[in-house]
Amino acid sequence: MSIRLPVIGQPRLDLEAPDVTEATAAAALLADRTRAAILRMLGDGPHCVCEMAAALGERENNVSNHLARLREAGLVRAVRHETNARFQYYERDEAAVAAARRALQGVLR
Amino acid sequence: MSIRLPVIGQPRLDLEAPDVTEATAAAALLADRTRAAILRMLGDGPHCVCEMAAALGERENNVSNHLARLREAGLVRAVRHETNARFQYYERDEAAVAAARRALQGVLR
DNA sequence: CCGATATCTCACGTTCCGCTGATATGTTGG
DNA sequence: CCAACATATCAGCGGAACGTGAGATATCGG
Repeated sequence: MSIRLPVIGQPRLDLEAPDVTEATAAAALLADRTRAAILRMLGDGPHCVCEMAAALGERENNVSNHLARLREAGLVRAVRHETNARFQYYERDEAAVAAARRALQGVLR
Repeated sequence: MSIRLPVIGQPRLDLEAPDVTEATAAAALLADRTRAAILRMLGDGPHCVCEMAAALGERENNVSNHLARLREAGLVRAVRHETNARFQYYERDEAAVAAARRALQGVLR
């Protein structure tokens, strides 16, 4: 059960820092309860702001704020409802979500 | 290319909030550049604090601070070097890392 | 034993982030 | 047309997080 430690007495200096910019950007978006829940709920299909706000017990402007963050990151898109244009329905951009998932897996793999 | 929007004019009220506590906890740890790079570097094997600090261009007490966060979360373990006990070698807890990966995938899946 | 090394801990200051409240825009229904 | 609704935007506030500096502990080399 013991790990294999280097036998050298001196630390390695050839170790180079990995590029984790994409992963940290994705993680920062997922680090908030509201945004993470939004992304999870949108995984089952599109939802409007008031639906998700009610489910989360959050104010609608707050949810709208978080959706703006996700939209700027390219993870979600907004589409007006066809018959009732008051509702903004949000859907995930599955390609962007997959890229975020790969970036996170690149760190935890 | 158009999404399938609900035909109903009223939003669904039966939508329930998913549990994302594990995912947000994991994401909060990955949201920092230093911690994410540490987890990535430890994926290739154990390293001591000074190695990673040098690779990242960060101070050793700062790296030690982030390692303490990861240790409290159970993602890494500390082991003293056998022949040179000055060095604290850190290794990943692969079971905990896998759990964090699954929690994040549960949101982005 | 003593100085250098490696790591840890923590208080402090600055910065960042999320929530709130107010306001604005657009839409539907009556 | 007007009131209610759905959403968006933003300044401001309070709290959390990050890096720093100082100090402590422990170990190795000479």
